[in-house]
Amino acid sequence: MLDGASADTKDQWLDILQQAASGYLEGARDPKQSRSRRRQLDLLEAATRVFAREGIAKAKMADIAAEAGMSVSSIYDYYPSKEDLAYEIPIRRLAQFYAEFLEQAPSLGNMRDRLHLFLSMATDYARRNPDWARLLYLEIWPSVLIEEARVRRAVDDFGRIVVAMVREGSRRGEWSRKLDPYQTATILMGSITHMLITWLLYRRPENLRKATKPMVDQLLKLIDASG
Amino acid sequence: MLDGASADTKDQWLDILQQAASGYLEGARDPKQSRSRRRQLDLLEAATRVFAREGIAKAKMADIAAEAGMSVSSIYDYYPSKEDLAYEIPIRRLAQFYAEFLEQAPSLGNMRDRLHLFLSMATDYARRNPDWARLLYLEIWPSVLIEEARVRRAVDDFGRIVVAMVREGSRRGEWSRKLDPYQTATILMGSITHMLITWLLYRRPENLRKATKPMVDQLLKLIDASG
DNA sequence: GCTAATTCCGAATATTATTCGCTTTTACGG
DNA sequence: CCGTAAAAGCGAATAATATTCGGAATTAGC
Repeated sequence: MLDGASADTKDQWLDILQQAASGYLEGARDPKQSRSRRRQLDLLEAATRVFAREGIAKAKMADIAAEAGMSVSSIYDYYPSKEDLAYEIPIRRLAQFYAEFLEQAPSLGNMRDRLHLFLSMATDYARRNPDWARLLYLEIWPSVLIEEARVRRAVDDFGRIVVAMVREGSRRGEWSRKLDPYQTATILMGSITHMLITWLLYRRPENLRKATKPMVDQLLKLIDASG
Repeated sequence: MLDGASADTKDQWLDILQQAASGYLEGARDPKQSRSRRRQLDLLEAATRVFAREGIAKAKMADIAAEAGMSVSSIYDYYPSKEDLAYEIPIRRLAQFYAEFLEQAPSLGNMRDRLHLFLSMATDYARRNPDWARLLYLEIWPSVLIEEARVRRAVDDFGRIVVAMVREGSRRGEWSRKLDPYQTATILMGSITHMLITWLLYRRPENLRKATKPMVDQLLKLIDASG
């Protein structure tokens, strides 16, 4: 029975991760014509740039349409509103990010390394896709407004994954069981996202890639020292 | 000369703090009639509630006007735009928060306690003013859009104060000089703001007041262990 | 109590997101 | 290839709201 209880939570992090990596397909329009498929991608890329530059509220549909090379009313053939268009962007990319992590995570031997990888990958993904990152971290992540279930879930999955990994590490005895997983996850995620926000707004630290490792190392000291 | 160099930075945190605590007055309209003064406060309170409820983008001037008991066009006699109205709220309150901290900080004996107090006060201030906190932490803090110098400065002062306090602690030998003050400040601020965001969105942790102390304690361990 | 300054507001105006009806393009079975 | 139904595209209305403007009401100070 004791074993049963712990089997319930065993590798729960993997379940959550797998679900997160595959969760973006529902509910989106799926064009039948190949021309249309390409246009939808063009639209999403144009929208990402405009939203990153102007912010969602100030971005004009006319600008997005011009940048995507289509008419304004055509945008509405793809997405029912400006907001839905904005939300689709992080939903797709987050799923892609989770999928990339899912590919690499199992090959690592312990939860500590997995956490390290997850946090490093998150910053690297933002560094490589700064427009997308501006949209996600500066506009969507914290926003109250977003009731839209799909975005909310895609964003929350980030937290769920970290909490589950911290828990799993405790379960495996990699660090103390006394560690509060929520508090720890809050510190890990908060620190990383704050670093990203600072970088996105001010390009500090100048070299994000270089600054990430010492940051993550210092963060994981908190866990290691939890005995 | 060596003394001179260190005198330059001595108690810099206090300079920054004092400036932050008094910085909100410039640029705001200052009504001549007492009726108008009261109305302006009513307006700000009504706006805080509406913005917290709907978000800045979706909030309607008509709703704010109704809730403040004035006409829509009167709002424009106080602030030139919806955004300026929104920004005034965090500017005022942040200055008030800095002023409260300035009152209590000098009586403490060392930088560690001051940091502890600062972080605790920040969460407590948010807990006591949740509408204001929603506006600040969920809408304004991370937003790119905000070029407006006064908001930007009021928000950035938060970071400047933490960095300066970490530095001062190193200078006084309370912790290692090897500690990167920016990285440390990022962890401290990121963790606290992330905890606040989670609380504002989901009311987790349920008891924010209770959860703050262990959180801050764990964060300050990072500093203490930096030898 | 008078008056100039201040404050207030209803009615235009302007800006944009969104909808609608029709045209053009594509996929696909003969 | 061709014909045709489905899909995709677009310009011109429509609607929702922020913002402006000019004159009416209120206030402070003498």
